[in-house]
Amino acid sequence: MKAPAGPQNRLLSALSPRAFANLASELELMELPAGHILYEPNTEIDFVYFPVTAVASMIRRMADGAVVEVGTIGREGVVGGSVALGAVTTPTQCLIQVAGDAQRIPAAVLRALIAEPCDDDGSPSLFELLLLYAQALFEQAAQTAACNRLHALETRCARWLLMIHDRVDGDEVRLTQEFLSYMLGVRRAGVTEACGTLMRAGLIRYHHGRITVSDREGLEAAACECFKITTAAYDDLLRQAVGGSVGGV
Amino acid sequence: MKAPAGPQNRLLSALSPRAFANLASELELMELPAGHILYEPNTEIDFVYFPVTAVASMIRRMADGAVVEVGTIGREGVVGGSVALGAVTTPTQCLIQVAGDAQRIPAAVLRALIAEPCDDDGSPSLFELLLLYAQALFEQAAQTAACNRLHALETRCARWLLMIHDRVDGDEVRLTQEFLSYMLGVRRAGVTEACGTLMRAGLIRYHHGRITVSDREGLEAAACECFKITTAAYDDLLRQAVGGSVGGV
DNA sequence: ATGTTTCCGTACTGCGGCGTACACACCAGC
DNA sequence: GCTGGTGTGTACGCCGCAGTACGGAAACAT
Repeated sequence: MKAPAGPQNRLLSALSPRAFANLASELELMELPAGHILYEPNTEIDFVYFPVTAVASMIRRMADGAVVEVGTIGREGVVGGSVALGAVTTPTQCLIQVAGDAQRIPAAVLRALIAEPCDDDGSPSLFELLLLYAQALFEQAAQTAACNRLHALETRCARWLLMIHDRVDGDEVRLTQEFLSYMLGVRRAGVTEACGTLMRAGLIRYHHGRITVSDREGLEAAACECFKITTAAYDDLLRQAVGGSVGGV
Repeated sequence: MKAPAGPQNRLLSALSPRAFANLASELELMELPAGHILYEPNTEIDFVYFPVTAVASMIRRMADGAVVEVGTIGREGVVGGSVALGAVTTPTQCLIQVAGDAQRIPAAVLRALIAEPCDDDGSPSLFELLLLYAQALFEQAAQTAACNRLHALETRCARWLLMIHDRVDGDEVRLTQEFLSYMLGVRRAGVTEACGTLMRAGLIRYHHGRITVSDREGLEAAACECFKITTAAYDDLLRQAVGGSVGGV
């Protein structure tokens, strides 16, 4: 038995074929539209999502309505994996920022699956992967905390575009500057200025809700160190589990 | 058998007497001086610390040397608990911000202990507690990310003082404004202004490296919502595990 | 007592991002 | 075609904090 061909969530790909087969019948492939809300803050986590082509955001909404993203999750991770830690709710709101596919599983089913003893065959168990990714998400949030305090808008903007670029196929992504301004927690006008600079430098192009990365290396140079740090932290963690076979972001 | 009298780490207190006894012989009580570095970034986590009267900080150090705190850990938590998630290193530096006692255990010993099957007697296992606290730390980092982006220095300063106040005995704590400025990721002069306002409002007093909370309620009113959110998130998580017997922060 | 170090108050310029506002450009629908 | 909605460019005053600098006061050492 073999994992299905084509694009796949990277955590699921890291499972042994048997562990994946054990899970597969419970997974439901969903198409998720942009803006779709996966969890409202402080409500029960009912489903756990393994993005494939979709990209999700974890955001914090303040009392005054202001919003900031605290984590980005694509096919390298899992949304709602904190159920593996024993959480049933979270103050963090999750929504889809780039439309696409994801595989989902009821939280209760997942809880039962990870409680089962696993037949160790060298591949990491689902539970182990969920725990490692929880740590990766912490590192991402921690880096974002520092980045939000210390780095300028333009470099954060570049970092964010790179994070999305790593999680989608191709160089173009549907994304308005206004949406970006919510994620970064700044004014829309501020994003226009920052993106304008990046565009004049030839690093990106955009056109009515579509942003294209045209110079990936240049964009990496324009981004703050936080991009590389979180990417490296993820790679380091997952390498421990699978001996490097996951790779990339 | 009974947990030792007097002050104790709250996670350890939440263990069943038997589980604690199983652990106790491996715990070493340490006195940790202010400024002591527990882990350098990206080096192996050799010991795991359960603070009792000490308070630790998780900080990020940027390439240019700038520093920000991303998490505060006192007797309600554990430093290095990410070993339970399978991490062996972390880009986060940890240091002691308020001198005091902590119980420590070699990481390898802890790893072995949590791998053992636990005799379930209603109390949460050590492993369960470590996972839940990992989630609490994530929530703290996520809230800090949002707070750093959206809230003014004075309210963040008040929040930080409250977090410390919850983790120490008494109302006075040894703390210079310069140290506070590192934690908040701002200028020292900025902290002087913010603290000056809080002092003139009668909420705190300070005197050469000693800050005293003189109006706890007033300080809560002056702090941003983030304080209550992280406190509530911790309480919610731990309540799941122990039915509310942990309480407080 | 005296010097030294640590810690705190304050002042000044400069800039990044805020809040707001308005106009233009592209797109979809009728 | 025209119209309305959505997305983008730009401008202006304002403010919080950066960067820096210097003086003074409390604590400590000798």
